[in-house]
Amino acid sequence: MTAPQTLDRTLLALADPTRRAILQRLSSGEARVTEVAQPFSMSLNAISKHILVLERAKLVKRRKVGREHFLSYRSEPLDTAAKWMDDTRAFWGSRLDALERLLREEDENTK
Amino acid sequence: MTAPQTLDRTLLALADPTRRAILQRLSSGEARVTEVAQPFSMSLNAISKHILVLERAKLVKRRKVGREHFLSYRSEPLDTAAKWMDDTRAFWGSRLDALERLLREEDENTK
DNA sequence: CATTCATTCAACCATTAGGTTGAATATATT
DNA sequence: AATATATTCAACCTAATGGTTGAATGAATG
Repeated sequence: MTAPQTLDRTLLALADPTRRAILQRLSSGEARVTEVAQPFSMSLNAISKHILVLERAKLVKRRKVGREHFLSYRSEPLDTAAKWMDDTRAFWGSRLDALERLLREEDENTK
Repeated sequence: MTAPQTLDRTLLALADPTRRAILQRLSSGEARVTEVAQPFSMSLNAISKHILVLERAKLVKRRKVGREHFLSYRSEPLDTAAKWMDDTRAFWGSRLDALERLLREEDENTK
């Protein structure tokens, strides 16, 4: 049983292009904060905050070695969110389809 | 080619339990604003704002008939987001797996 | 035509998001 | 010990969220 806010945090974290770009970078392997921040035109501090949001959503794990913080991508929240989306989509979709079929049948009957 | 902010808006709209509940309600068919707001303990105005967010993300369509606004669920943004998630997940996942395999092989070689 | 009903608009409030700059902390390096 | 490096913390700004209440609009009804 996943906490109710877990999905909220995951989706919120993903709803930002900078954070998605950070994750993409990390998907090819660990990197330090400075390395992650390097390609962006915003301040290191701004990136540090984005990383916090990703950590809160458990999409990023931090491993400290001396003064360096190594960040890595965790796939689990995205797996969970994808599952939620597929399940939900199937459920909502099928209900709508059923309704549409019903309406079309009624329409047939009134011809 | 979907606009870059489309995914942002979709994920942001979905990152809220109230809005997800509204969508669930609408997934079983059209409803008016008041009907949608009825089960919630917050004000009608608050719900009206949530609906605006959903409309901006194109997850909800509005059909006005006289003074009544009929709201309906649109599945397309969720389909698109789900596709993005699956594609991304496969891509990020496989790259990570490949890296892990590589590291494990190296580990084997140093035995 | 006055009233009720459905909905939004406007103003306000508190919190969060996303960014900045500057100082603090802690670890490496010389 | 002094300095450079990696990172966060703190304070601040502006804009957006998520909520409130009260007034305005617009359509249906007595």
